[in-house]
Amino acid sequence: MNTPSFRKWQSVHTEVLRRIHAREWEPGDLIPNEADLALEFGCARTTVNRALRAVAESGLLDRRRKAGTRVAVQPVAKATLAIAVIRCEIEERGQQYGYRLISRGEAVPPLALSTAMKTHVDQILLHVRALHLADDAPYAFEDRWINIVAAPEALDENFEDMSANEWLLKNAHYTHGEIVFSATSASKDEAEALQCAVQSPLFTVNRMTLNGSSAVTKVRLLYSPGHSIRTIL
Amino acid sequence: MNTPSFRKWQSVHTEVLRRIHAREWEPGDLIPNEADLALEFGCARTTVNRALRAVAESGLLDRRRKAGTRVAVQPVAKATLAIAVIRCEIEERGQQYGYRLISRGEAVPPLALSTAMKTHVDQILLHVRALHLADDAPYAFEDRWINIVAAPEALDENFEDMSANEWLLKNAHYTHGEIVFSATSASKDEAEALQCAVQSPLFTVNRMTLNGSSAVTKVRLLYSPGHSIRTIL
DNA sequence: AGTGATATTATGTGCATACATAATAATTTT
DNA sequence: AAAATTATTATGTATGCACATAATATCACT
Repeated sequence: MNTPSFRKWQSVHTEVLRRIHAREWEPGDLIPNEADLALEFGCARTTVNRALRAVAESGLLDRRRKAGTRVAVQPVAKATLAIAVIRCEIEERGQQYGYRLISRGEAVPPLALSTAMKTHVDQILLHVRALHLADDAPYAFEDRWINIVAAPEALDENFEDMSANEWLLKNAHYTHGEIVFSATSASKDEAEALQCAVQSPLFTVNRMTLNGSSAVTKVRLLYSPGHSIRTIL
Repeated sequence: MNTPSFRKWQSVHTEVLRRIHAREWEPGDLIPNEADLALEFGCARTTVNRALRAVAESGLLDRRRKAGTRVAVQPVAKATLAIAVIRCEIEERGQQYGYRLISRGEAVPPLALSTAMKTHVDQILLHVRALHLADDAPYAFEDRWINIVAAPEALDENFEDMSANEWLLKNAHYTHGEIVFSATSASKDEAEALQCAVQSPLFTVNRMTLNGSSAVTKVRLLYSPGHSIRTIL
C-alpha cells in the first residue's frame, strides 16, 4: 500500500478537514501530535503546524501547549463579514452609486453618545446625516458624529460631494473599532429618507472607530428594508 | 543610535501596524520588500513574512507576487462574528438557558425552500420550530427544516429536550454553509412566540449548512427585539 | 511594431534545526 | 499530606537555505 504524501501545507489542511468532517477524528478527540502527523504525512513538522494553525483559526480545532490539539466540541462558526465603503458595496453589485447630504452641523450630542464616545458632555461634535443611493433608490441612511478634536480637518470638508464614510477612511487615522449589528424600526424621519413605511424593519450597523483611547467617529447606518449581508462558512 | 530590534514576528507585526496607522506608509504606498525589512528589523525574512501575512489577512495590506506589498487603499474592515450554539450564547451572558419545542412534523416545504435546499419539490422534510429562552424570557425563535435524506437519524429524535440547533451540530456532518443576516418584521405567530408586538423589528439569521452538494438543514433564527451582535475590529 | 521567448523579482512555501514557552506530571522538600 | 521544585511534553517561534510560483520587464526575432 502506498501512503499518499502530503507535502504541501494546503494538502495537509484539506486532509485534516476531511478527517474532521468524516468523523475519523470526532469532536473532543485528541489528535496525534505534530511530530507524529509529520511522520505520517511525510513532511516537516513546520508544514503540519502551518496547516493545523489554519484549521484552528477557523475554529474547528482547539490547540493548547502541552495539552495537545483536539477537535472542537462545538465548532464556533466564524462568519467573516467584509465591511467595505458603501460606494464600493454598491458598485460591486453593478449598481450606480449616488450620494445626497441631508444635513451637516456642529452640535452637542445626546448624552448617550458623548458617553459612548467618551467626550465631555458639553463637547461639540460634527454631525453629518446623508443618504446613499443605488441606482437612484435609497440604499442606506447614514447618521454620523465626528470628534473634531480627533479629526479637525473634517471641519474644512462640507461633505456635499464626498460622503463622510469615504472621507474618514481616507483621512482619519484609527487603531481599532467596534461594530454592532441589529434590527431597528424606521422612525418617521428615517422612513422619509429611505422612502419606506414607518416602522419598517431596518438592518442596522452601528460602528465606532477609535484612535488610541479617543473616539474618532460614531456612525449609525440604516439600510433600506430587505437589505441583508451574506457570508459563507 | 540604536536600531530597535524586532526579533519576534509579533513585534514586527505591531511595528508595521504602527507605521500604517501613523501614515509613515500611506494608503497605496508600496512598502519595502521582505528582504529589506528583514535587514532593517534585524530578523529573518521568514519572520517578516509571518508578520506581513498576518497584517494582510486583516485587510490592511495587499500583497502580490513580484508586484510587492502595498498598503490597502480602502481597508476592508473584516468583522468576524463568532456564531455559537444558542445555549452557549445565553450561558455566556450569565443567563439561564431554557428551551421549548413548539412543533415538529414532516412536510413538503414551500417551493422557495426546496429550491434553496436543492431538494425535489415533493421531497418531505422534517420541520421543527422551537423557542430558546434566556432567564425564562423569549430569546430567539427557531424555524428549521432538516433534510432527512442527509440526516436520517434526525427522525429518531423528538427534539423535546435538546434543540435541533444543538443536535445537528453534534450529529450532522457538513462541509460548508452560508449565513445571511437581515432584519425582518415580526409576524403574528412570531410575535406571539417571542411575546413582542406584531411588526417588531427582529434581527434575523438565515443559515444553511451543506454536506457536499446536498443541503443538510436550513434554519431561520428570529431574535427578540433589541438583540444585537457585536464585534471588535 | 508586434509577438513570443526569457530573465528578473518579490512573495510563497518546505525543511532541518534549535530554542522558547506553557501546561502538566513527577519528584522532592517541608 | 501539602507545598515547592523540577522534569517532561506539545505547541510556538526563529533562522538559513533552497526552490516554487506568479507577475512583470526585457530582449530577440519576425
